[in-house]
Parts: sequence; C-alpha cells; structure tokens
Amino acid sequence: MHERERHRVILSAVQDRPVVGVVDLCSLTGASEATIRRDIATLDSQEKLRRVRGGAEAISPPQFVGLAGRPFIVNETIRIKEKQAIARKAVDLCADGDPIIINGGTTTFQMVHPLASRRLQVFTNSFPIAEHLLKNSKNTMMLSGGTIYREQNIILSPFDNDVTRNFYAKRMFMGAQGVGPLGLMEADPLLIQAEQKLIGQAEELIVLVDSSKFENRSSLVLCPLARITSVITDEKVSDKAASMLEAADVNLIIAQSRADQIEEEAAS
Amino acid sequence: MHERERHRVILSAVQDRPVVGVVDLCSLTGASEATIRRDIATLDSQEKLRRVRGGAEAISPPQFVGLAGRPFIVNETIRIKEKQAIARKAVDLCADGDPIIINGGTTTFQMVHPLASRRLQVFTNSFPIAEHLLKNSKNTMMLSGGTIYREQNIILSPFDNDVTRNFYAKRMFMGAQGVGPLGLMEADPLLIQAEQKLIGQAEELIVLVDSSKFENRSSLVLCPLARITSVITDEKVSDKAASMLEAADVNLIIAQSRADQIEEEAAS
DNA sequence: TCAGTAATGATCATAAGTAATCAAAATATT
DNA sequence: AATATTTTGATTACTTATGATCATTACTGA
Repeated sequence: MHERERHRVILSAVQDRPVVGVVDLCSLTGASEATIRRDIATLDSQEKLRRVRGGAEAISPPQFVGLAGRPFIVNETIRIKEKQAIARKAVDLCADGDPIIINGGTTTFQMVHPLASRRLQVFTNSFPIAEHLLKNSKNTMMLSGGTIYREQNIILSPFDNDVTRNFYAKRMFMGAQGVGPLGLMEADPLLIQAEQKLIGQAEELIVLVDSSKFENRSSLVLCPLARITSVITDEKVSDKAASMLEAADVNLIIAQSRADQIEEEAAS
Repeated sequence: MHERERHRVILSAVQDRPVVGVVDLCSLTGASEATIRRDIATLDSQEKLRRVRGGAEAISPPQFVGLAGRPFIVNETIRIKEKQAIARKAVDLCADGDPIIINGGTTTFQMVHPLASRRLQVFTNSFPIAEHLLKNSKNTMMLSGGTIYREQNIILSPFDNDVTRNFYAKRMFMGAQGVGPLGLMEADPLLIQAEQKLIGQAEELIVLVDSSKFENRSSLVLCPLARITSVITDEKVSDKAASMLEAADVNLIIAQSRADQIEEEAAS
C-alpha cells in the first residue's frame, strides 16, 4: 500500500473514533508499526491530526463553547457593539407572546440578551440560542429537529417533513453573509438549505446585518431583496445601500449606538 | 481504555455533578485509582478541571444553573451507583458507528459518560443529553424537533411527521417508571406520547431500570413486556421479577457493582 | 482531642509505546 | 541497465504509562 493510501486510511480511521491505536492502524493498512509511526508523525506535522501516545486522534474540532457567555468561537468579538444594537432593535419589534423564528448566526445570537427578560414563542434551528434561552429566560422554546452540525451550530434536517413545517410565525429573524442588489447572500450551502426552509414559515422577514455586509459578495443567493420586510443595520450604512433597499421597497431600520440611543430615549 | 478516552470520560463526568470521586471514575473507566489520580493531576494542570481531595470538580465558576434546563442534579444522586453501572452495560452493547436512540430520563442520562469516549450516531429527544454529548464527545448528534418541555427536559412534537420518522436505529434505550406484568409503566402522559413514537423506530428495545422499579406501579402502560428485547438492571433484582421477564422472553442483563466487576474481569 | 478511616504520594516491577539505527526493498534518475 | 534515492521493516535500546504496595497525611466523628 502506498504512503498516500495509508494516509487516507489513517485520517479516515481517526475521524471515526476518538483515538486510534498504532496497532489498529497496522492491521488496517498492513504496514509495520515503524511505518505507521512515521506516517502519524508526518500527518501530525501537517496538522492533519494530533499525535498522542499510543496512536493518533483527530484534530480537535472548533470545539464550540455553547455555554452562556461565550457562544461561538472567538471569531466574533468584532463589531459586537453594532451587533448588539441591531439585535436589540430586532427584539424591540416583538411583543410578548409573539411567535418568532430565529435563524442561527452570530448576529442573531445577540438577540438572546434582550430576549432574556421577555416571554415569546421562539422557534430556532440554533442549538446555542435554544440553550441560552432555555437557561436564561422564560420564553417558550421550540427547536427544529435533525442533525446538529457542530461547525455551524445549526440543526439541520435533510427531510422536508419536519416540525419546521408546522410552525408559522409572524416574523423570522436572520443574519446574512452579504446583501446586494441580487438579494441576500450566504457563503455556506448548508446554511442556505436551512434558511430557505425557514423563510417559508414566516410572514415578515427581518434581516440583521451590520453595515459592512453591504460590501460583501458571496457566491450563493438566498432570496431576492423583495422578500425582505426590513433590514436592521448600524448607522454607518452607506447612502448607496440605503437607496438600494428603498428601491426594493425594503424597510430600513437603523440601530443607533449607545450615545445616540440615550438622546433618542430622552426625547421621547 | 486509552488515556485520551479516560480524559474524555472524566471531563464528562465532572460536568455532570459538582464533584466526582476517584472511585466513581475508576468504575466509569475501568482504570486503577493511581491512574485516575494521575489523570486528574494532568487535567488539573491543563486547567480542564480542578483537583480536590477525593476527586475532581468542574473548573467552571459557580455557574449558577438555577434554571429549568439543568434537571437531574439534585434530584438524582440517589441510586447513582446503580444507574451508572446499568448505563455502562447499555453502552457496552453498542459498537462504534451504531445508530441508536436514547430516550430522555435520569437513568439514560448516565449513558453520556461512557459515551464520551465513543463515536456513535445518537438520536435523542433529551436536550440535556444532546447538550452534554455535543460538548463532551464526538458522537454524531441528532435531535428530535418540537417544543422543549422544561419540566421533563424532553423535546416533544404534537405532530407525527417530524424527523423522528426518518431515523431508524438498531437499538433504543429508555428508562421507565415501573415494570410489571402488564409491561412498561410510565407516570407522565407527555412522556408516553414521546416514547411510543420512538419505540416504533428501533429494532431492539433496551430498558434501563434499577431493581426498585419492579415494585413500582403506575397508571399508564407504555408497551407490553413482549416488545422489550432486554432489561438492564442491578443485582438486587428479585427472583420474582426475573422470572416474570423470563416468562415474557425478555433478556435480562445484570449490571454488577464494582466489586463483582473486578472479579468478573479477572476471570475473563 | 484522639482514634479510625480515607485519600494521597512515592516507589517499583511490569507492560506498553517510542526513537534510532541499519539493511533490504522499492522507486526514481541517469 | 546501473546507480542513486527513498521508503520500509526489523532489531535494538530507551522512555513512558500503569497498577500494586505501603508509608504518610488529611479528614471524620465520637
């Protein structure tokens, strides 16, 4: 068996079990222990797996820290201020008792904090959102069924006939990778599938995006602008983006930063 | 069991209860006390947990889980030893890669620790089980969709057409309120509904009950004894109960306590 | 306070895993 | 085809992990 073949076998085996012993891999490949060790050392230096005494283990997955406080990977401490302001505006749209759908994502996750003091009927496909609201709020929680994708923190079913079809909400909230003239853009095909299914279940579609998303372009179009009811973004949104939305008859909501907010509240 | 597997099991156990004793971890992993101590020392120096006299505790700060989401902590330190032994036997029935269904409950929850070092396809309607395995294992997790009932910690859909119907498993594991000549008994009608739906999706039905459950009688019969493939219980099961099961052609598995276990292992 | 018990750390023999070396085999280069 | 280069497997000596034993230390409850 050629080196590359062995590497494939080893990587495959390592995916299947938490740890795989050297001898296991020997019988799996027919190679000697020395060779397997060398292979493991090579793959380890290539970061394809981690070498441990006695064998190898898969490189630790992005290990999501779902627990309250640090939801997703460190990836999203950026623009946290904007996201929180946007999420707050989103929750402000809802009255207690409303049935709403929250699609998983880093921006929509920020809705959990204002939601903590509310009592809505929340349907979500996001495990962390469900977990957080379950523990920190009295909202009624409903969850979509299916496989939990650890990477995206999303619960996804390949079947069309899941409970999703039985939940109808006034509003659905979602983020996006980008917003352009063609509509909402998403990067991950897996997310597209989940989101499109949910979109059909809500009357209004509220999109939460910070202003940088108007510059992004992704390869996959999720839905046209016309389908969107409102876009909530931050005050740094460009005039160009604003007129694009206006042209598509999309309601634009600006989430103001803290300072402005206080001003506004004082006025009212 | 490999060092990494032990570490997973230990971390899993530590998540579950405030403190876990060294001996508990021994029976959970099959390793000696010396090894467990060394493991705890290692994990402590890695800040994965805190070492305390007699065992280990979770590093996580006084994470006050005064929430409905954290179900079984206080409620079920009783008979924990038996439940763990039973759960271990249950997991021993499974091979890596097997698709299994775990119905939520305090006994079945104990399966998460031996499962921490495994890699199966786990379908469950229990939010805590899904959460725990998601965070502490590499098992593929699938969840049923629906409303999360905080009291029972169960996800339940009133509709028949959910993903549950698309998952077919070799085995289903479940607890019960009682076991009598009429069959499996359950107290909560809500649980009955959830369980009956799941039972149809598995070939073998494995019931996990400590021996006290053979004395219990509840008002609701879930399914006849004939439907049960195996019952796993502890060594204190009465002869009367044993012959009742035998008469119904149910396989009886006794989960032995630590002392007997060592004997048995030495003999093999 | 003082036994009595449980937990711990140290030590050591054994088992398991590894690194280093080198010669044979496979592969590439000329 | 002849030679150089790389890959492999066997042997060796070496390192680490494990479990048992036992003296020491920390808790426990009269």
